Amino acid sequence: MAEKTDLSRLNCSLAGALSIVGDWWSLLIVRDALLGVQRFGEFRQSLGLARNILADRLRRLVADGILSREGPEQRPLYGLTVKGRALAPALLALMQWGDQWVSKEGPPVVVTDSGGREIDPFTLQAGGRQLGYGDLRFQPGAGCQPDTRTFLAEMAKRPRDA
Amino acid sequence: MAEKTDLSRLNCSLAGALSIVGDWWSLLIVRDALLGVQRFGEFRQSLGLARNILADRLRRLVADGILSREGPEQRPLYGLTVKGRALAPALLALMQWGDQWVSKEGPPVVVTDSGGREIDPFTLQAGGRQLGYGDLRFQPGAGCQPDTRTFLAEMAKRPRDA
DNA sequence: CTGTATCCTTAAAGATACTG
DNA sequence: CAGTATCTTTAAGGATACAG
Repeated sequence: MAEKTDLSRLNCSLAGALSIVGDWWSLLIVRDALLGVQRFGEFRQSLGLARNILADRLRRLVADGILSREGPEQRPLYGLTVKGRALAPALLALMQWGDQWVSKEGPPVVVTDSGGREIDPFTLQAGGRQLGYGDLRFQPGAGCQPDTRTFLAEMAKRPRDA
Repeated sequence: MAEKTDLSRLNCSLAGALSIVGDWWSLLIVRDALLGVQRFGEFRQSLGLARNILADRLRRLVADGILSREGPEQRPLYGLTVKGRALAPALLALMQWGDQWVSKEGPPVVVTDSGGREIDPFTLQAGGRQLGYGDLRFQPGAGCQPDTRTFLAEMAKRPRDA
């Protein structure tokens, strides 16, 4: 979207993820796919976006290995790949946040397991132990650039609240 | 971003969440805030975006109750509110996905607890029990519109794999 | 039904100069 | 330092007609 800055150059996995599914439609398409939507027309009806935009997004998602495109060339079925399904936690975490902090009249959709039990809210844990926000620490990883490294070191010095 | 369609009309908590933090920069700003970034100039240096854009995003995030703006009017400190911190799971889930499926040379940043233990990968659970992708079900919730309800019912009939 | 091709409008983002 | 004001560029998205 008027993307002058290439997010992928930001040395960050979040930016990497956003550069793939960070636009307005991609995650909603994945959500639909998770629901069971498979056809071009169904996505279109569900999301109400223009044909060319949907075509572009589907092409991109297939190219990025998030969707598969199978069946007759003229009437293909789209489905989530393993990589695409792996987006489920991020997607549902975002939904949970929306449920709790944005939706006014109760959640429009409740996500459950096959027995009807609601999906547990995602929480921060490490080694099985529950974490508070103030326990979070950011360390340089294997792919860390020098400037990011000094940046992290600088930030790590700051006192953390809560 | 050329947002012709108002996402908030899509009866979905995901769309609701995306209409607030679904643009290219907002989540990255929240990430920086999570890291400890507090000042206008620091955000600017870290993200490399234009002044006016940053000002706009900060204003929006404050208006949406995600960031607080405190301290001297001329040199304010920005910090995450409770609502803002609540984005951490979604944000980290997205980072984890990026780490696993996008980053090439190892994660640039590793998130740990104060003891240095890595944050556990987010997984689907219900009632404490681990779930597979195929166990997910979507049910109409309290705020569900009639058309969404029929749509969900239609999709629920489909066979689910994996 | 599933796209492609084309045109058009809008607005998001960048750059820069300026102000308190 | 933390913005605001203004200008320009560019691209994303919508609409529609058409094709396989």
